[in-house]
Amino acid sequence: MDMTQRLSAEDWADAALDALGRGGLPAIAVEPIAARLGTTKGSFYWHFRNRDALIEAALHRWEERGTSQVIEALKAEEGPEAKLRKLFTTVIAFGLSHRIELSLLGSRDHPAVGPVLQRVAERRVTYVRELFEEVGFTPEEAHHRATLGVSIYLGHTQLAHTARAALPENVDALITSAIDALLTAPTPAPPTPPTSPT
Amino acid sequence: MDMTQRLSAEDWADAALDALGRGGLPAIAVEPIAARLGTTKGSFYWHFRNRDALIEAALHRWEERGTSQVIEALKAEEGPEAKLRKLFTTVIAFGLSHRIELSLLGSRDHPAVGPVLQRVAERRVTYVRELFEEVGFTPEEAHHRATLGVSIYLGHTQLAHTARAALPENVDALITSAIDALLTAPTPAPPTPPTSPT
DNA sequence: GTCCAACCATACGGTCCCGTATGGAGGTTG
DNA sequence: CAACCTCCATACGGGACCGTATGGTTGGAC
Repeated sequence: MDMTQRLSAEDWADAALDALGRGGLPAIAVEPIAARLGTTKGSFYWHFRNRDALIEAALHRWEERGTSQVIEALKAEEGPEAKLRKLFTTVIAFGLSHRIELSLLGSRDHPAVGPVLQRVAERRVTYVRELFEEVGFTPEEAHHRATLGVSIYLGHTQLAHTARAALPENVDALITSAIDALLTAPTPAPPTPPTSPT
Repeated sequence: MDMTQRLSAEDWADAALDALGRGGLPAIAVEPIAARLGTTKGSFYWHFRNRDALIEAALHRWEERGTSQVIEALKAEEGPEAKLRKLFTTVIAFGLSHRIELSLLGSRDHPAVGPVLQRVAERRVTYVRELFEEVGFTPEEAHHRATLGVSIYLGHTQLAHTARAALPENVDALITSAIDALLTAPTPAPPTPPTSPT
């Protein structure tokens, strides 16, 4: 590491985010992180009020990384369909962010964690839904397809982390074909009433 | 509760499973559960060797409930297609089991949790895959569709627990139409080449 | 009734973590 | 150089939980 003796609040937040990825919310503990940073609690309680403040700082950092930065990175793609394909093919390849997300699921009852997970989930569905609307689907159809798409993404991530052996070899092709189906195929038995054109 | 002063190991395992649903793995703690049962640690350490033994007992109970019992309950349905529909429509309606599963995801690094999650996930994919094969799909196609189906199920559950507001109103219809697509529609761009040179 | 085994209550020491109190070390400013 | 402000090390008390030790209670065998 660095021999810089003076630390900043951001250093502590980064270390907390790192610990979150390794051991979940309980791993955001002051004394272990202090030892890992090569310092003591004295440093921490100068920069932060208490442990909860560190938790919120780490969650805030994760929320930024998981939503805004991803959506920002997609602005380079042209057209909603290209964005959708790029989104699902790249986002599946992430690693650390997923570890943190799965860890947070176990602590969703924590008052600071639940709202973050809710905002992230809603932001994802909303964004994907808007893309499907831009493609040309009705709001209801777009909402349904977005829900399915996000569900596939979340479920696949969960499977990859718990039973990678149960996944087929060519997962990328599977995801691609699923996006194809979501983008092109008309719903066989659409739950929306048939009197709605377009 | 009951005024029966004498408890059994099963009582402790049930209480541990209950605690697991409320607070995740860290909630399987001897002293709090003892207080909840109206007894003391003296009772626990008579029936169990230590806390890890209690954790394994609770996980074993959950694994049984989540796999064998569900699959057993489906033997009443006739034909693979009916079983698939029944499976996905009923399994989505569960509640406590899902709470436990999401909590366990955050503790998948625990040596006793990871293998259980892996077995459960593999058993689910394998079973659904067999059903798709019975319907008439090739082993590869069945594997792909099973992976997608289980992913949709897992992802939907995750969304329902973190951002229920982001889900459309008629979720049942959405799930039904998704199963329809998985059962009937031929894959638009099948990832398996016809000549299979890999 | 006696006795023994199953079962439980209580007390204790140990570990890990939180948060506070307090006294520095080290650079900065006048 | 002296006062000062920033940042950190150390020490302390407290709480939660684990596991052990030990004695007490209860119910059935005989």
